[in-house]
Formats: sequence, structure tokens, C-alpha cells
Amino acid sequence: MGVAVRNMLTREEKKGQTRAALMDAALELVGKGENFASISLREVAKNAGVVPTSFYRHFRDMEELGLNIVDELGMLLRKILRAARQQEDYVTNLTRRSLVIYTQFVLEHRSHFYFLCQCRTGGTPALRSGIRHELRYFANELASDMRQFGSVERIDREDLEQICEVIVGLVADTTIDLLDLQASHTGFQEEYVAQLQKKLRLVWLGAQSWRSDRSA
Amino acid sequence: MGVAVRNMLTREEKKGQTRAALMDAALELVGKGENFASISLREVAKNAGVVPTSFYRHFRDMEELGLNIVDELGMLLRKILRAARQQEDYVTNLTRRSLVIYTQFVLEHRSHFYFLCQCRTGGTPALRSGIRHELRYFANELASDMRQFGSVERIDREDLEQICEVIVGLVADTTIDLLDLQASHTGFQEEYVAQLQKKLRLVWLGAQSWRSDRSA
DNA sequence: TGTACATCAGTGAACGCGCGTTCACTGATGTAC
DNA sequence: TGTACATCAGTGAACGCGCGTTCACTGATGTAC
Repeated sequence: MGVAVRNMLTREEKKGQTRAALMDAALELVGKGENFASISLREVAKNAGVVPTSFYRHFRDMEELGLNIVDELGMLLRKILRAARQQEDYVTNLTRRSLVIYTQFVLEHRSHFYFLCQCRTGGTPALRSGIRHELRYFANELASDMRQFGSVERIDREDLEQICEVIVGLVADTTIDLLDLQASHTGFQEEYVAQLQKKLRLVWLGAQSWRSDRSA
Repeated sequence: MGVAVRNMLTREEKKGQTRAALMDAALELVGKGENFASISLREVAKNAGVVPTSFYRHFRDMEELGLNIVDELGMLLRKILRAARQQEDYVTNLTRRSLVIYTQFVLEHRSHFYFLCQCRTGGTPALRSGIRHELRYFANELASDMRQFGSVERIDREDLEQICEVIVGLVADTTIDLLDLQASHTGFQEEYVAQLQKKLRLVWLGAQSWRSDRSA
């Protein structure tokens, strides 16, 4: 420790940096359009500025690295929830404002969300289930928020969760559009939000008349 | 031609068979859980019982083969529409019955739909846009059917198309569940249909009150 | 119908390359005294 | 504080392998007469 004090990093800290560099390298390649499934260990190591054999000090294989990206993704999603909740006025124009927050996060972490879109249905079973788990958690949090702030008293727990799953599915499903349309023109973000908002309103309207249909 | 008459195949027919064998081989690998993006040309040729160099007689590369699978997929989707329309009673219990038809097609062409799920958001740009094109066509057909048989008079063209996009997105999005849950237990198909039907009812209810919301 | 020539789907050898993984190593960091 | 030893993240050479792609070829199928 004595040596590390004068502005040097401990061995553990350096190891963490390399580890992060490896994950970032993989994400960067995904962000550039490569498919995570076909990225090689050597490519990642090279991009991280490290010899291929070093990879094994951190991950068993590419899948394990991928699972760690899923964890990062989960933390990002929780950050989004937190940011949405900290809006000063959590009620008026809630959908629109939450979508704006979401899109900002997506555009600030493009690679992570490319990874999400790519692996949600195209990854190995373990990766897929990891991502689905994170999205389900997100949907559940959303449901409890809606229970608190929305007018959803007439909807039972199970139904509300399913409604939120539909919402999260819609958002995840269209995220690839947001990423693809990226810099095609200014105002694309606003346009995307408007279109997605319209779709969500549809679901919301359905949710409002849900109960009446059940009793019908 | 004279030689081909006595129960032999013409050169062209044989070529077509090899071509089909290559596409089937790729699909089979996808059905087994491999990612299309990481399937090699040699693997496909080997699985098709042909030397790797033969591949080039049919496709420039794996992407071109993939685009041809997308075409097959499009024909499958159109077949589904046709089957749904040929139901004797096209009105009562329409959603449920259409979903049953859909799930039957999915389970009879597992590999094609694995491919769909995998490449819809995870493929190369060309593959992705090809699949999105097919799904948009499907949604448009659905919209014109709904215009004809549903009570959607109050919804304008553009809105209806968007509603159908949501529906198609929901179906596509959950198809991976159907494929994954496959043989986990009997009755999984019915269960899947019931759950998806519930989600679609939500959208449908929203569509019904769409107009009123607009004027609000 | 029979013959002579053209076409071209599929073959098989060969190439250079990047892959994942192994191994013994080095030298900076960390620990014990 | 200084010294002697232990740890272990990162190195670099080496391996066997499957990859995409090239090329000249073969022999069955197709065409012209």
C-alpha cells in the first residue's frame, strides 16, 4: 500500500481498469455494427490494448464477458428509473417526459443498447435470459410506480404487470429504430418520442377500459 | 430434355435442389441454436452434403443466402394471412383463431421463426431491413383486413396502420417465448395463445377508445 | 435417332489468415519481518 | 525504514484448426445438326 499512495494504482485497481477496457472494447465493436455472437476474443483483447491471453485473467470466455455487460445494462436501467422518478413534477405529461429521459440514456449509451437489442432475441440462451430478467425487473418497477401514481385501481396486480410488460416490450422493440435513425436528421429524437408516445397511449387507453371488458 | 424425360432431373432442377439444401442447412443450424451471424459457409456446405466451393454457384456469401431466407419467410407470412382468411367464420373469436393458426405455422417452421427472431434486431443492416419490410407488409395486410371486418370506422388510415404495427410487434416479440418454451410441457401452445390474446385485447381496447382520446 | 461440341454444377487441392487455448515467463506490486 | 520473498496481471511463442476464397478440373447434362 505504501508505494501505491504516491499517485499510483494498486494492482487490484489496475486489474479493474483492464477488465473495464475489455468490456468497453467489446461494446465498442457492437456499437460499430458487429454482432456480439461473432466477435472474437482476440479482437476484443486487441481493441483493449492487451495480449489475448490476458483475457483469461478476467473472463472464462466471451459469454461470461457478455453476462457482465448484461449486469451493466441492468444498472443503467435502474439509473433510468431513478432519473424518471426524480422529475420535479412526476405526474403531468409523465409518459412524454419519461420517454425523453429514456431516449437520452439510449443515445448516451448507444453501444449498451445495441447490445440489448441484439442479444435480447439473438444471443445465447444464458444472455437472452439475463436480459429478459433485467427487462422483467424494469417492468415490475414500472408497475409499482404506476400503481402509486396512475389511475389503475381497477386493474389487478397480475394484469398490471402484463400491461407493463407490453409497454416495456414496445419500448425495447422500437429502440433499434432510435439507434438506426440516429443522425439521419435533426429532430429525429423528438419524432421517435412522439411516435412511441402514440403507441403507448394506445396501450394506456386499453388499460383504462381493461376492467370493463373483463366484466363484459 | 430428351434424356431428362425418363424420370431424371434436369440440370436446372438439380441446381435448385442443391440451393434448397444449402438454405435448409443454414436454417437447421439456426434451429439448433446457432446464431446466423456466426455460421460459416463451410459449415453450411458440409451440412448440405456439398463441397464448400459449390456454395458460390448459388450465393455470393452468407448474407445473400440470408436474404433468400427472408424471402421464404415472407412467403410463409403471406401463407399465414391466407390461411387466416380462409377460416369458415372469419368474425367470431377471430383473434384467438388467428393466433392458433399463427402458432401452428411457427411450430411447423421453427427454424424460420428462430431466424426471424434472431435477425430482426440482431442481423446485418440488410437482413434487418429485409425482415422489417416483410413485417410491415404483414401489418398493412392486417390493417386492411381489420378495416374490412373490424369495427374500426372511427380510426383513420395512419392510426390503424400504427395499431397494426403494435400488434405485429407484440406477436413477433413474443414468438421467441413460444419457440423456447416448446416442449417444456403439454398445453404450452394454448397457454401462449391465451397470454398473447390478453395482450392483444389490451391493444384492441385501446384502439376502440382511440378516437375519443384524440378529441379529448 | 446419333454424333460432336458447349455448358456449367460440383470437385478437390491449395493458400494465407485469424481463431481459441496452452505454457513457461517476467517484473511490478504486495506482504512479512 | 529496509530487505527478502510471494503473488499474480500481463507477456510472447507456439499449437492445431477451421475459415473464406482461388483455381484448374471433371463429367453429366444440354444443344445443334
